[in-house]
Amino acid sequence: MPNKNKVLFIDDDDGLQIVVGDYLEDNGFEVIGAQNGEDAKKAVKENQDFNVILLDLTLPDTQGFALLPELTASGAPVIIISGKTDTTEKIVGLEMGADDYITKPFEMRELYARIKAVMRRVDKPADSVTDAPVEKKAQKKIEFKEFYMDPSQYQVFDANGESLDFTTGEYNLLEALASSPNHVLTREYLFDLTRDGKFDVYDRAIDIQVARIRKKLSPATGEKEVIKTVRGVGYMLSTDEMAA
Amino acid sequence: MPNKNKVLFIDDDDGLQIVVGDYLEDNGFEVIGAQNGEDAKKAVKENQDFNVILLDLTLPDTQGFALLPELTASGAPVIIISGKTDTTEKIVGLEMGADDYITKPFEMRELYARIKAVMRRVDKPADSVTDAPVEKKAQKKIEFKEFYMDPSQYQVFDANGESLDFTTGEYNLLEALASSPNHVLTREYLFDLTRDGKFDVYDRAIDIQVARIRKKLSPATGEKEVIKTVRGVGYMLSTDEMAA
DNA sequence: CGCGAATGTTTCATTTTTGAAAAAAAATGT
DNA sequence: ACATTTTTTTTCAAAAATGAAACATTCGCG
Repeated sequence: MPNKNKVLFIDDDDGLQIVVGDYLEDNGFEVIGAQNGEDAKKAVKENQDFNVILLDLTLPDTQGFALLPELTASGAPVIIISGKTDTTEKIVGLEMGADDYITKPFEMRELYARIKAVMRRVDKPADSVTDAPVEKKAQKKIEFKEFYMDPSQYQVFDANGESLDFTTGEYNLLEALASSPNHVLTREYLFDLTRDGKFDVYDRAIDIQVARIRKKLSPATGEKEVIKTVRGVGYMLSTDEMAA
Repeated sequence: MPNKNKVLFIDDDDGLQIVVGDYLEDNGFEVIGAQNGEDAKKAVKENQDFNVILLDLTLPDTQGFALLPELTASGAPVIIISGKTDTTEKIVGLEMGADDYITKPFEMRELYARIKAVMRRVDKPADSVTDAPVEKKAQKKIEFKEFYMDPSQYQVFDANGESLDFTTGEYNLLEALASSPNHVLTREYLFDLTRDGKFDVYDRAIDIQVARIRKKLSPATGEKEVIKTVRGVGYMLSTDEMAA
């Protein structure tokens, strides 16, 4: 191996810069740090040959996302680091071309593993038979509880990977709910998200659809409703996790 | 009205550019068109005062979403135009800061209506009920004593993170009290804040609701009432902290 | 065009939430 | 301590919101 692998680490947190930087350097990487968008852009421009780019988008809200197009354009795989568990952010990130996604706080070992993984993926784009299992690019799957949803199939699966036979409409509604777990969403909001036309306050269509979804989920969840109703407001997909 | 309202229309389809452009101009807008991401960026940069930005996600160069951060940063509301009925896309778009979403094909009248709607919303941010495709912005959690209230869940939690099973009405009232801790609030004020209609001096509804709230808080607080009664005036949520 | 699946509507039952009334308790002033 | 006023408590019924079932309609596809 002639040269060390080069990592661009974009994060404005000094502490993390040091911790992550040291760790990666100890493990044979050359680490270039950037504390803000400008530095990051400059770095990619001057230095085209990064093997991996780590992008923390915790801070200036959507600012981090704006960098993504330029970063991916450099050809290097991008791993997003985020503070939120938010599913949407993950999807957006992957949708915009990031290669993987890791949530803070994370173990150094895990970060290392992911860096290795994306690099491996880039090295041999057309995977042939290898001894190492070939990881796929991170999926835009949505998960909650023991279920996961596959947008490409418009389908929901239980812990055993069994399809729950959702209709497209049911899928869409559940996805809307799952995209903001532990948030009460009004019927109107759900309506707007999942169908056209104007919402009428007395419209029970959402209720019915929720009932149908509950029925399909119930074999797996038993008594506890994953979708809680909040009287006078709307519905909420609950993961029973403590809010931070 | 001194100046026309300015619209930035980002779409690579020539046909649409003409149709939409003409229609909006006929209806009193000044329309600036952009056919790709670069032009769009340039337009917002040079021209900060758009009233609305229309973004078609199916662009040639940039991933449409990638533009979103920069567009919203300009302060103008963004309406996403998309060909797909895809719910995911809607969710992601709104979550990333777009203000509304419209699916192709659409009626000109509808587009017009939505433009009007988002402009209205920008003018008076307080307007919530009328038309609201956008989920309410993340509200801040309220804390007092060992409790915390999560507006997105309409729920109160104790120190252990256990839900106290508040009803929406109870939540609202407690929120009203908690938003002005150590201030006595009159029943009338609380009434106005938490429900519609006119307050009647002999109305004991607030009292009863307060009682219910106290009961739910009492397991955690014991004897000491968090909500203090101020005879002849109203109620006060006390944090026992010295006033500044 | 017709069939079946998917979804919306309507209606009625059930649950939850809330306010009213009455009575007890607490505070206030004399 | 007593009378008066205000607040609390309790019970209970009304109202509001939701769930469920049955039925109607729409949609997609062969």
